[in-house]
Amino acid sequence: MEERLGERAENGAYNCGLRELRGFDDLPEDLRQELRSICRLRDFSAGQTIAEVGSPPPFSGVVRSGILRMQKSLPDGRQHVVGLLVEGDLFGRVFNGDMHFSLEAATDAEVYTFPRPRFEAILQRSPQLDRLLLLSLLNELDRARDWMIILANPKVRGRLAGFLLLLCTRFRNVDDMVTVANNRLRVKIPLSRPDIAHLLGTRIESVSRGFHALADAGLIEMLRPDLIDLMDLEELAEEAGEPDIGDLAALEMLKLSERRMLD
Amino acid sequence: MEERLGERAENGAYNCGLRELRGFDDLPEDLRQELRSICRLRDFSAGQTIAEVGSPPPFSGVVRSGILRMQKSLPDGRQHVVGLLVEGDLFGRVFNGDMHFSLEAATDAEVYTFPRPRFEAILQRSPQLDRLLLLSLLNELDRARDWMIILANPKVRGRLAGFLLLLCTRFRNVDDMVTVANNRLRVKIPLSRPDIAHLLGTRIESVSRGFHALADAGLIEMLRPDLIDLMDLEELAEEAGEPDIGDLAALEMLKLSERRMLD
DNA sequence: CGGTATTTTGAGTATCGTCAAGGCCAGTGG
DNA sequence: CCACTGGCCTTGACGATACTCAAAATACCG
Repeated sequence: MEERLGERAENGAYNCGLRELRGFDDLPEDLRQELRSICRLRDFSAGQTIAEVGSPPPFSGVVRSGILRMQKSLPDGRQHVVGLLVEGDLFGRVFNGDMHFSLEAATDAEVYTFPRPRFEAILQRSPQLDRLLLLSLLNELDRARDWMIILANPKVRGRLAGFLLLLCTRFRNVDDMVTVANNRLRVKIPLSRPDIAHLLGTRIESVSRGFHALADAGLIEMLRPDLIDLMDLEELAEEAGEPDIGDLAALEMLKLSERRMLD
Repeated sequence: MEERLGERAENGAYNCGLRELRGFDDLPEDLRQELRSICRLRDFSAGQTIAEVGSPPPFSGVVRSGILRMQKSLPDGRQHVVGLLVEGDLFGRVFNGDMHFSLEAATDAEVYTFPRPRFEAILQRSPQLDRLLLLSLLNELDRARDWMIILANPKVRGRLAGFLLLLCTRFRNVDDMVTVANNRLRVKIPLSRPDIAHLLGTRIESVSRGFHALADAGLIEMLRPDLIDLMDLEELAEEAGEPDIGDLAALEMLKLSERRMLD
């Protein structure tokens, strides 16, 4: 029996097809059923705020499509991006926490939401869900540390290179973020220049100059400000001081496999 | 019946007093008993390696005293600090993960260790322990994001200011790291200059200059290279672009409460 | 087509990285 | 007790890089 995903139900909410989400398909059927019963699929349009700092968020959630920005608002009113959430990512502090960060849609996005009390109730008695959450957190922690490594690069060009490589490795199979065209990796950057600048601890002008410097050096090619072809992964990794050689190999594989498909 | 903590047992291992550890005292007695039975207290001296990258660590653990450095080794052989573990912190990737980072003792340290297979077996059937781990991860994730914010500060002085404030707020009640003397906060920095430099994405010379610049501006006072008095929290927070005003207030409270105690 | 927001470029200044030298401290051995 | 040594931190000078402010170019939208 095929379930229909994301279809609007009579009450104005959506039915949820959790099966498609990474990890959730390992959960036992009765648990999925229960989650589905409290789940709502909500649409957010780019720029819309999903959860605010301080106020404990009314729901936990899973991203179905699109990209979400986690950000901290600084006293001067600016926003500081501290992470991205993509398809399959869990969010929403469970238990005794307020959000430390606000959540905004970077692109149009669909999000499965679960009312927090009910979600936590299920969590209380479901080790499997708990485990899923735990693995998700482990994953996010690794990503946060990867960001740290990148941010600690003293030169802006190096941070940009690391940023691009991170986008490719961590968000490889997300939406249309990374594609392959005639043996090149093409990245669609889901952040504006100010966001990139804040994230990498620099200014928009330096971001611009840095990208163009990488382009002049032949490491990348800028089709649009937010659409970049990666021409030389080796050199980029070098520039980034990238410690993780394994991921690089994975990217090469990706290119090759795609090329064979096009042949 | 008082249990004796950290006492060497006949077999050369240590008995473990898990009760004293944050979080563990909420676990049911039988679980604590079981954990105690597989636990070993191990001593590490400053600089000693506790776990290597790649090789899945043979144990999970909890820090009892001292400070541990999480670090990633870069291809050029240098080490890059990505986090600190202090009293009560859990570590050791459970389930399907190799360590992505190596672990070293920054100071002499005592660590409760649990053989991984047995620890995971307990975890499998203990929602409470699972929950504890989950909360610990949530906590670490927040810390990692705080590091990100600090690292994203464009100026070295700002990063140093944020670094000092972070040490005070997150590691407040750890060992002798933060003390209060005649209405000043005094921080003992558990990292060498090279470590600080790597962590903050700069060089040792800039760290030195940055600290001294802060000192000249009257925001701090350097008693020793690794022992610093914080003279003006407001200004430091300003310099750091610190978004978290709440923590600052908490620090002021700490100062005041201590002063009242001295009166 | 005009108007706005975003991105890029340019010029000048501050900051930082780099290399080299000097100072401080602890431990060693005379 | 003192000179010597080595490790770490600091200081200085200089070139590279990045930040700031301002203006121009480009993309975006009605």
